[in-house]
Amino acid sequence: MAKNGSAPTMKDVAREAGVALGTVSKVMNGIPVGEDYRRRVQRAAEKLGYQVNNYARGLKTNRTCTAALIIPSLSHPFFSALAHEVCQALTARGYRMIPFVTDFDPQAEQECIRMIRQNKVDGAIGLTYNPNLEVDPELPFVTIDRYFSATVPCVASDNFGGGQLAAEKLLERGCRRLAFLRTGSPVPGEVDKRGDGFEVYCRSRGVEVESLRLNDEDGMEPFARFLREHLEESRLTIDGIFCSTDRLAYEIQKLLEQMGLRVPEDVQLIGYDGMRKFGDADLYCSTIAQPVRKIAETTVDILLKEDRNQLPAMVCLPVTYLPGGTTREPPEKG
Amino acid sequence: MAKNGSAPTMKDVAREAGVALGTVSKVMNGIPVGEDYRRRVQRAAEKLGYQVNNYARGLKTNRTCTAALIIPSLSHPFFSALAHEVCQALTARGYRMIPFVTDFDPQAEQECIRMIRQNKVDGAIGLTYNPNLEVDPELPFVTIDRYFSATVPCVASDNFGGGQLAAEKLLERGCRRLAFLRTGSPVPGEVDKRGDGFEVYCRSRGVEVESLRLNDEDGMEPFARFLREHLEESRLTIDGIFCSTDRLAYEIQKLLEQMGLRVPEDVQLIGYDGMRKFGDADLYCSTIAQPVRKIAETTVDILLKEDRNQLPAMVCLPVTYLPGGTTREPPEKG
DNA sequence: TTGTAAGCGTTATCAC
DNA sequence: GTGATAACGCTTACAA
Repeated sequence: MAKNGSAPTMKDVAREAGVALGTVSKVMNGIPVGEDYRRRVQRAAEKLGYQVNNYARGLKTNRTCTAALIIPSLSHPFFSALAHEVCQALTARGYRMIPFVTDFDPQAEQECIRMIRQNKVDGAIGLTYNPNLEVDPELPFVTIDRYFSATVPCVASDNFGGGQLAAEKLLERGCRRLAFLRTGSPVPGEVDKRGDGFEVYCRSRGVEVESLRLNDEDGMEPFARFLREHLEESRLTIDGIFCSTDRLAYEIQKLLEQMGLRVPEDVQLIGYDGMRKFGDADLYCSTIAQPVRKIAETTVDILLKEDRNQLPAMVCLPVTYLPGGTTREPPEKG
Repeated sequence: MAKNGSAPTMKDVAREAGVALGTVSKVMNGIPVGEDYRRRVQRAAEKLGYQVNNYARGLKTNRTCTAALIIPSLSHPFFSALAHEVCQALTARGYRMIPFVTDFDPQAEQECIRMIRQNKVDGAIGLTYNPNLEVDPELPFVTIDRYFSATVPCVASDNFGGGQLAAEKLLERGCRRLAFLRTGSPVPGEVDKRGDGFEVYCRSRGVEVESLRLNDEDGMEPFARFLREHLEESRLTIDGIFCSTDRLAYEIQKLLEQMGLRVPEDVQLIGYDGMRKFGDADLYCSTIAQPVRKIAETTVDILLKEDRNQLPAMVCLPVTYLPGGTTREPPEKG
């Protein structure tokens, strides 16, 4: 038995198996050892219910098999989906995840960095909005959806391409006057590329496009005003809208319906993210879906890459268009 | 500076401050020490950017300030809301959270227990569906929504009371023939109390009530059949339905509308959970809302309670009714 | 191949 | 109040 109520140690296992301490360590780490010894150790470990003490191991090896995830929230759909996938990807690679939630507070984000240092994680993944976050250059760090510099790898969905795709789909479905509507963090970044791609595609086709790029703090009122201004004889002069997120598309749809306009008959709407009701039920709207799992896995792979010298500065992952009821789908896909 | 690239240790701080190692330790732990020494140590620590090594500390003290959360998923709305609140509650108390996601797999749940032992957490919170999970009796363990035994505290919303409340609200709103519909884990448990409370309330008022209690694996078809069977001359013989989750209410509403019935004009619907679209926007339906934050905080408080001798076996937290468009609300609240 | 022993960075127990 | 010193449980040279 273990010494006294507390968990058994390698010493206990060694005594039980009648081998030396080092031998037990080797067995636990898969280092070759005489078959006979291996069996003895395994039996003893099983009998005592022995588990390696990760804290002792971490202290010795300076590797903790733990990664931090800095994230604004665990309860918003996109963030929770990402946290879920990152957690799974890390688990599959023998790592644990410690989430640090920042609640969108730049100061909290910086504080996380401090806590992370104390927690001796092997790396960190950041979904942050602090434009001048200072991270320890020693710590492997990968960002999602936020480009810092060439030295910090960033993984994101192909926002620019997604914007183009949205424009393409709206035009295919008969729209002639388009608009891009944006909310989100005031920090200029990946989200804006969605609009850029959208506008570029429209212009290249000679299609009129307007943009209204706001921040979360501006609320919905400016959008309502924008829509009212485009109302002529109770018809909207715009017939296709691309919103920077599904959330915004949802709110815009409500606004439109309040104004007596029908979606998708009068106006077609495409969002971005690919969020689903209850996490896995229906889409909220037609959307450009982010490859959340792929983003998580790519991020984790980069984070855990052995050779930290040639890391990619930026990885863009392909998005897909998903019809969700706010666009008029052609009978035959074209 | 620290020795050589790697992080500074207490030794470095002691040398820098010109004090003994033990003194640094005391300062870092808030143990009284001469004011002059304290300042010297603090300055040295700041200068070197020193951070306590949690692994060394954990090894020594056997306390890790870490708790595990065993949860089926991080991406389903209810679970992610809970994970979010548990994380926040732990953080506020100086703890970190390590999530272990089980994907509803009983075997994975058992595997988590093993990993948790290895990770030397100070306690664990379980949202599990393995009816015979074996947890280390040494490990402080609290369950959410799942009663094991008197020795394992369980925190849940007042499911029975919530069922009664749902019945009360439907009757107040003019319903005369009610039904309770259930999906979820096949393990009988807290969820069933929702229906029990509902039925008890109805019976005590002499109101007719039917129940259809199924599991997730049964799918939606039995519910569709149930509804069709209650159709008489294209009117439903039931005018109020309580669903065991918001998710089910959402699906039932779709079914009803496919059948040409209007919600809430023809049938009123109440769900359970209080989930919101996009995590914080509109409700999906009228609902009995769980006090998610309160559940998380209560759970964490019990988990971290010093005196582990008189723990409550079961804590039920009060729920609230929230109108969400699937009930006919009276002009004046009454 | 196996056993031995020196730390990893802390905390805690003592003499001072 | 302060400062050596011995653990904590493990890994890893290195000696056997």
